[in-house]
Amino acid sequence: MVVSVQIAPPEFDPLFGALADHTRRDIVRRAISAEEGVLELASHYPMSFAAVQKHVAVLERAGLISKQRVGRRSVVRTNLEALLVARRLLDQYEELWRARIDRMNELIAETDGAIDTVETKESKR
Amino acid sequence: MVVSVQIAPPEFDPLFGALADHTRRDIVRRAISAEEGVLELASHYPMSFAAVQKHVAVLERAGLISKQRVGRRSVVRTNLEALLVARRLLDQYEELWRARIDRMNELIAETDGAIDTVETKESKR
DNA sequence: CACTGATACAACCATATGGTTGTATCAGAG
DNA sequence: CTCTGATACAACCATATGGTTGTATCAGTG
Repeated sequence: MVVSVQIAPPEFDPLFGALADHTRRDIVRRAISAEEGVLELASHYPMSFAAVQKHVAVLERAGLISKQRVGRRSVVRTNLEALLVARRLLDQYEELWRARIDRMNELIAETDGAIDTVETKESKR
Repeated sequence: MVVSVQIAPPEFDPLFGALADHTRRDIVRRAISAEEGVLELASHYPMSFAAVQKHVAVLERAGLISKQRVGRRSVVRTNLEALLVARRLLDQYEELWRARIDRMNELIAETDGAIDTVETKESKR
């Protein structure tokens, strides 16, 4: 049975787009274990506070992080679910790959014990 | 023991960047199971041949696909390894997440059966 | 060789992206 | 209320990106 997969709808664009920048990936990593405000986050990178703020906004739009007001700071924390969504897509690709290998093996097995495949082809002309 | 992970080096930028476009993701998907030339690929999308060609080039630079000359066509085929590289990074994030949960549970367990943590703190002043 | 299918690549354009600085808002501390 | 730490957001700039059209190369076919 084929696993007809729904792939590549545009919803994934912002998700992978957000992950396509090393600063943003590092923010995601930090926000997994730490509980830092935007200002604290910004201190780790060689760019302005506003730039980091924009990266955080991109990540937030992609659903990869969410901000929560804690006192005067807004704490950034990573959203596991979004990471899993991305991973699942890659898993599906891998699954497709395996399926293709399986199909190829089947073909080889068939052709292997049945030379009449060729005969059929030849009897056609 | 902490699993000090090396994350977010810039090498991943083109990889995720390539995946951040639905047309390109669809090309990757198609190139997993089919063996199409660039022209055949292009026929699936509502854009010029040259545009698809550029997408293919982006994917190639990211290592996600490779082209192989077959007769006059250049057949596009997906590179599983690159997909796995991307997936492994997401796996590491997930691992970090689990590690954090574990640490939190440990903390809770400690605080739970040991009120002397507070006592120590108070005996300090 | 001439022809043509398939690809490659350059030039160009509009918009998106990643960075900057400057100003405005918002929530606690005094 | 005032002051200030922390954040938000607008305006701007340079470069990257995704698309176009046009031209050049490259490999088989007749």
